[in-house]
This record gives sequence, structure tokens and C-alpha cells, in this order.
Amino acid sequence: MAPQKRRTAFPKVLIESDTDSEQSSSEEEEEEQEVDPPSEEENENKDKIEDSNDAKKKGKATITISLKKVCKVCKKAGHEAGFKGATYIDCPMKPCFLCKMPGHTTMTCPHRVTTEHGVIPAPHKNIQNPVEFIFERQLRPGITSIKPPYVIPDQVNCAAIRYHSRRVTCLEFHPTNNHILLSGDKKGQLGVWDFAKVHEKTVYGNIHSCILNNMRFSPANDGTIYAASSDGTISCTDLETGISSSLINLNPDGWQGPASWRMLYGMDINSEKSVVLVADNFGFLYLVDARSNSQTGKAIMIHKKGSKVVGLHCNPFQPDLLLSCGNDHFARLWDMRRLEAGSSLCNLEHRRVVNSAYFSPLSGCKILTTSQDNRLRIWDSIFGNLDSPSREIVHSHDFNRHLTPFRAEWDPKDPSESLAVIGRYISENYNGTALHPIDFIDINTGQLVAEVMDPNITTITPVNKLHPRDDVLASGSSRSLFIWRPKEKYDDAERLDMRKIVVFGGDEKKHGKKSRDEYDDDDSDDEKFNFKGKNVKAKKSKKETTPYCRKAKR
DNA sequence: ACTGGATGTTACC
DNA sequence: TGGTAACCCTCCAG
Repeated sequence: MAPQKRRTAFPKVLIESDTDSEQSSSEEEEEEQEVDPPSEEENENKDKIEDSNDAKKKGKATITISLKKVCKVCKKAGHEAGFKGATYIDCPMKPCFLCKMPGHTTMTCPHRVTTEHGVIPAPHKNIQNPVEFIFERQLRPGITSIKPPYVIPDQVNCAAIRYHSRRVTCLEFHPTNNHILLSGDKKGQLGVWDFAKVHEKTVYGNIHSCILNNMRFSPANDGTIYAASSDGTISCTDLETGISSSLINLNPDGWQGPASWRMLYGMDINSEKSVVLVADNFGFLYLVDARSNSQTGKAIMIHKKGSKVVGLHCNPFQPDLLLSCGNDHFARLWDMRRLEAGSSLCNLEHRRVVNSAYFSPLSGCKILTTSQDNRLRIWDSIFGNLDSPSREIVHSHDFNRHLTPFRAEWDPKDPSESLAVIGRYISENYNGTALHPIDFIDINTGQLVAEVMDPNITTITPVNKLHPRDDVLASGSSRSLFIWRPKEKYDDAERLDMRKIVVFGGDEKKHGKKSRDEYDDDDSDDEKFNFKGKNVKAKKSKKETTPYCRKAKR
């Protein structure tokens, strides 16, 4: 850094305090703004250094520090945005934080989550192509339209745990063992937790060196998990032994700068073809043969060049159909037999980045997407008209760079394929506490079926997964994991005392200097890694098993 | 009970 | 088209 000259004489400091305006009525204050724009200008610039002409002549500057209260959102005086107790007051100068439309705030938004979400109904579609006709005649009857009553896991009465040292990024239930939950975090750690025996967990710490973005169980072996990471590798880990190998490593030469560092985001497995599909941050799809552990063919550009492909999903019913989504504002439908750049069957347009796109879990006929424009979109039939979504549901799940992106997930048990779960970004004031519920939404009507929360969980819960067989919800909120079950099925005695949240060792505050790597909440998801390239073919993961309760959280 | 810092995406030039 | 400032409900440590 260039050496700086010290001023010989300290400049005159003028402090504009807020006292004047507080003494005057608010009406006066507003008037003052209107008739005297320069003063507003001054208010806008807190700590502004202003050289007066007089001072300039003498070679001294006058520092004007404005202590007048300004809105932290728009920097204008006369109002303030932020929490008043547990209620957040929006800045009236900005468009609605929920639906993004100007003219009102979240409080008065017609889509505000109170009893139901805003639904924008489908444009009337009366064009029926032959495929759609056949679908309606032959396949639709297979999907029950009779909705069984929803069972909502709405109480943390089983287990809560914290062993991740970074925010949770993904969750996966074991395909056969009902009590095993796998979790990945921003640091790349993989947790295996038996939530029936609350204290039993294993954390694999050296499989990946940064964000574990997605994971899937091997369809051939339920003791094996595949994971895609921003370190550019796909790992294949044996859950019993912790032995892990890399299927591919897209950064064999290590860190050569952000322009070349490839990160893996979307991942899924096509069990029919025994192919692991992954996609990277530059728009490319890679196919890896799960038997030979080798890449088949070349990488295919499936999204806009240079854009992240954050989600991949193979159709559960029709294995040749692939769904992808990413930062180019599109979800795209592909035929696996004809995969090449620009050959998508369909492009589902969104107004902003698409966080996730999933086929419905049973029939695979519907598509549910989550976009950064605060809308869930439902396409009712992949055989029908996909030019526009059948419905848009306004829901608060905005991007915040410090959070794992929200993804609406289907309930895999719901035979009517109408229930979805997604965490909510904006809070509500519940008895004086600002809480961020987990929303259960009927995607046919847009109605909010349930909002699930616990007064002890004040953090946002962007990661949620419903159990494939049991009435269980697993959620990841910041660094913690929670297991929810239906209140109605358990009496209060079984309710978990949230003070007994289990926090395992290795996460406890250390005294003295902490290394940057250890504690900074560095969300350096993409560019600023400091790791050397690793190209490990097979390695034994370090097992950190700490079977004791370390601390009771308030 | 504060405050600072980490840093992805977008809008704008 | 590339570079960069701005950015609304975080979260945790100090």
C-alpha cells in the first residue's frame, strides 16, 4: 500500500445530530426534505467528508458527520426499515420484498403469507395435443386425485443435533434404514446420523475440500453414497468403512484461478443406465459410468455458457428424461438418448435464477421449480403445454448469499403429488419472536397447508427433506439438524426439550487465536479457495466420532 | 447489546 | 461485453 501523508492540522468537524429533527415534528421533517434537497443529500451521506470553499483555501477540510437517522435500505431520512421488535418494517421506497411488485410493502402485499399464498392461475389452455390427450386418457387415471389428509411433521420431538461447523447444504435419507440421515455442509463434510439414537453420528471430514452440493445413494448398493462438490470431484463413499474414491476430478492441475476452476453442483443417478450425471458451474453436463468409474463421452453444454447448473433430476418413471436447472433462468428438459448442446426438448423460462427443478416423485408427470424471483412454479404435465407454468405461487425464498439456496421438495409419500415443503425466508412475529417457518404448500391450490416452526429455532431453515416412508421431516438450519414428527402422533411427554440440542465436540469455542480457515463464515463458495488441487484416487476418511453430549444449548 | 465480516448475483455503465 | 458497485429479514464471534 502506498504510504499516506498525515494531515498537519486536523480538519474541522461538524456533527449533525438527530436531536433537531427529533424535536421537530415529523411533518416538519418531511417538509424540510421537500424544500431543501441539499440537506437530504447530506443525510444520505453518513460520514461524508465535505470540503468547504473556505477550508480549501486554507488547505483544511471540514468533515461533516451526519448522525441523523436514515433508512438503512434506501439511505433516505424520514422512515426506517428494520426490525421493530419481532416485526420487520419494510422500506416503503422499495418494491415489495415478497412479490417484488412496487406500490406496497410486505405487510400489505396481497400475496402475504397469512392463510394462503398468492396463486397466479394457469392461463386457460384448451389446446390438447395427441400426446396430452393420451396422457389424460391413459396415464392420468393412475394418479389419484383423491387427496388423503396430509400428515404434517410439525414438532421437533425426536432429535436435534449440531455437528457441522458450517451451514448445512443438503440432506438425504437412507433408502432402507429408516433412522439414518445423511447431511452435507459448506465445508465439504459428510455427516451420517442415526437420529433414533440421537448421539450416534459419524462425520467424514476429508472427502471433499469445499461445499458438498448434492448427494445420492447408489441404486445398486445402499451402503454407498455419491456426492458432488465444488472442489470439482464426485466422491463415492462406503458409509461403513469411510473409504472414499473420486469418480472424476475436474481440477487435476489444482487451483489455476477462478476462470478455470470447475465446480460440481447438480447431480443425479440414472439407475437404468448406471450413470452418474453431474453438472458444473460453466454450464456443462458430465456422464460417468458407475461401473467403470469413468467418464463417458465429452462434456455437453446444457445451460448458457459460463452459468451454473445447480440441479439435475432423472425422471422416476421415464428414465430417458432428464431435467436440469441453473443460473441462466431456465429449467430444461432433455432426452438422454439425444444429449447435445441446444437439443433440449423444452426450456422452462423463469424470471430469475432457478434453485431447483424436480419431477413429481411417483408419476414423474409434473415439474416443480423454485426460482429466486420468489415464486414456485408448477407445470402440471410434461406431456402438455410447457410454454408457461400451470401455476405460480408467490412465496418468500429470496436469495441471500449467506444461506443455502431454498429448494421446494415434493412429499415422496403423497399419492396425489400435491404436497411440497419449503423453508421461508421472511419472518413472522410469533408471540414476540421473529421466526422463519417451514411451509407445507398444496401445489394444486397454492394454499399454505401448514407452517412449521419452533420458538427455539430462530434461524432460517432452507434445507428440508421429507422421509420417503415415515411421517418425518428432516431440516437443516444454519449448522444444525432437526427431526420433526407429527404432533398428533405423540404426546407432549415425548416432545424434545430443545435445551437438550446435542452439540458435539470439535465445534466448541477455542480460546486464543483461531485460524481464519476454522471460524470465518467464509462463504467463498466459488472463487477464493485456498486449497491445493487434490487428486486422490482412494483414501480412507478420517472418522470423527464423538459419542457424548457436549453442551446444552439454551 | 452491539458490530464487523464473509462474498454471490445482478444491474448498470 | 466485461468490470464493478450495490445489495432488505444472515449468523456468529468478539
